[in-house]
Amino acid sequence: MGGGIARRNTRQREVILDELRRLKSHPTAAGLYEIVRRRLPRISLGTVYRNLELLASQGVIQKLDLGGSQARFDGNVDRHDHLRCVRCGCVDDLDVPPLDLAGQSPNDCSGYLVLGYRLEYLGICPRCRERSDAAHEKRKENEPC
Amino acid sequence: MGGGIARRNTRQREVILDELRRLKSHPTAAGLYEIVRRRLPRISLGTVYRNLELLASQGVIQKLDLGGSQARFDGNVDRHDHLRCVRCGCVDDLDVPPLDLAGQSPNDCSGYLVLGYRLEYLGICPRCRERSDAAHEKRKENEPC
DNA sequence: ATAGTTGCAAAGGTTTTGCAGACGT
DNA sequence: ACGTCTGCAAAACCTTTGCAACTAT
Repeated sequence: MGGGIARRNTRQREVILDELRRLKSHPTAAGLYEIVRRRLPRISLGTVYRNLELLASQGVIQKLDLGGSQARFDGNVDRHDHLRCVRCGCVDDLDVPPLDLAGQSPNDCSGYLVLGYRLEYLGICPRCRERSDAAHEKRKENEPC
Repeated sequence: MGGGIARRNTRQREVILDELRRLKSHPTAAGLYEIVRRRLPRISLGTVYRNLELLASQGVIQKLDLGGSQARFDGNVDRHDHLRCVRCGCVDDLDVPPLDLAGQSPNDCSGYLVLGYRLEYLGICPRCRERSDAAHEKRKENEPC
């Protein structure tokens, strides 16, 4: 399934997909690059971007274009929603069945043809909650968890 | 309400806010810059960014950090959801009362302190729908409506 | 053999920032 | 007068792209 373009199994692509699937978090391209680098020290960031884009276009992974300046990637392609920490920017899965908003999408959509929706909960992640007990507002925001 | 920092009423800030409120669409900083420039030809893009950021931090306007590479801004601070065109990127208001998801936010949030949510419907805007009748896929995507 | 892929580096697009001068209060 | 704000330009940041060498098929 997905784009019918020929695809080679390079070691880089294999490791990128493997590491992304292994992670329960949803790394940015740069974050995944650092992780993949431990196994392939000579890989380039451009290669990571190219493969993530390709895998996403084939539906093998999901690109999460949520709020924040960086895109994030998810090895789980099942329909599910996310929790995003407004303090550090990290993203976690929401472990409840997604609401069925598809059926609720109203007719009055200003003439739009509605294809889907994106739901994202915002909050403070457990790691940041712990931190704020000790040093409230002392740390730089958007520090990775 | 909002940050208690002293604030001057400059002509630039006044025009930026006035034009943003006048628009029913939700322009990007660059888009609003072009509009404001008609009234203040010497204004700089940096000033537009600085004022939008400041007004948003004071709660006077809303920064819509939705998907897409550019942030968008909304003069309407009431809680409401949005429709985004996946083809051209434009954003419109959803003219129905927002769902009350706050009450539905589940307890199992992986330890998150949930503060809110963001709901965005994705689809094809009426302008792009018309276009695609005539020239399907002929035009460059992400062309502004 | 050949076309997809890589690493590198440069370019691209959006947003932020440093600075000296201008301006609102 | 004071501190905020502006215009300008450079920098920062994330992502994409051109190219020659490499490699999976």
